[in-house]
Amino acid sequence: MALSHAILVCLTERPMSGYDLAKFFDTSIAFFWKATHPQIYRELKKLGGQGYVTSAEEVQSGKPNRFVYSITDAGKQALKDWSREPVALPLIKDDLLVRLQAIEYVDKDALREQIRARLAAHREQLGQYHHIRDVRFSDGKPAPEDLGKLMGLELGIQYEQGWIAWCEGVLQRLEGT
Amino acid sequence: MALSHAILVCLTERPMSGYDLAKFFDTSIAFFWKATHPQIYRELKKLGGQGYVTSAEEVQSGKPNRFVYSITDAGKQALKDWSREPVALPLIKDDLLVRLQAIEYVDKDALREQIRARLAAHREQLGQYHHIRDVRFSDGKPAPEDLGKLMGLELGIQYEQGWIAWCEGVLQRLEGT
DNA sequence: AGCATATATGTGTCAATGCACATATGAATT
DNA sequence: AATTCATATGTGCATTGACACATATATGCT
Repeated sequence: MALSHAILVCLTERPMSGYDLAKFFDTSIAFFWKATHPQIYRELKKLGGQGYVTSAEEVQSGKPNRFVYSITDAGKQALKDWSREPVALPLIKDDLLVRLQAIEYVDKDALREQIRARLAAHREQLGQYHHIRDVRFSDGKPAPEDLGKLMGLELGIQYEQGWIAWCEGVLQRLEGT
Repeated sequence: MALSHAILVCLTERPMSGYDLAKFFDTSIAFFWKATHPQIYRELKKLGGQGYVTSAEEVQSGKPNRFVYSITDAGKQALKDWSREPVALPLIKDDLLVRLQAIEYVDKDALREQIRARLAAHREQLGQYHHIRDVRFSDGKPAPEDLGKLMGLELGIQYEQGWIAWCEGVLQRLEGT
């Protein structure tokens, strides 16, 4: 169970509603985890039951009321306990690479198109990372609490650059085959 | 549903039993997908029901009999159909990166230790990839049916090298914090 | 004699995930 | 006037995945 911890991590940044969290998971720092809103709402209730978060109803006019969740001291302790558990190696799990293994059995035109689309997606993602880095970490020395976020961002940048280079090479070698 | 396709891809290489497939998924080319043996056995039965694989019982003395599965023409067609479907962007989904986001709330000694362990794991994996490349693709020009496997391998090598460099940089910056 | 290991195939179960659907409101667009 | 969009929260269901447990046999180790 790691979604619960990912949510707790998000809530260390600031209190958020389920709706906020869903957007946060969609766009922001959480490139390395994803969740749909039903998952998040369910998980928030579970976390509330465990005492790791508290919720406060925020009355709004015009829009439906929000339930804003904050991490509790018990939640922070749970994060620290979790942080001592060993982490698993993430695996790649990519349809594209599976298809490449059976290159003689797939539709090569479709494959080339998929790689081109993938390349575009990685370039787009890289652009987003660069943008975040520029607006958030433009000055040389990040605050200590931001260091981890910067390093995560740097991993993302390197990761996308690696994929981009690989896609370009693959496309060249697939030309005319 | 992609495990079924990953299995079909494996069976294009050679007919295999469930046991073989489980080992294949554990060690060999399938770095980018994983499956446990109960999953594989169940999936094989489903694939048999769909007519995508056929099984032949192989009588063995001493050991239990094996059921060796082969991909059928219908299975090859299913692979081709699947290869035309768009692929999703894989996401990273890494506990370690989640923890980095909340660096002020985690146990830093544990984190450093986890990164060191991760670094060792990536080096180990890189060694395996290099080994496979050397024994299987030592001569310059791979056969057309192996080109995809080589490119997958190259992605794996680049991927591991990227992680290794990142881990080393992170460990340096985390020293003394 | 007992135990671990490798081969080989399964069942049963629960957690995690994903996706469609459901509901409510106000603002902006067509 | 009708539709779409953004805000906001949920339920229900099917699939996927992970993991413990179950069974059977032969070999090799202690």
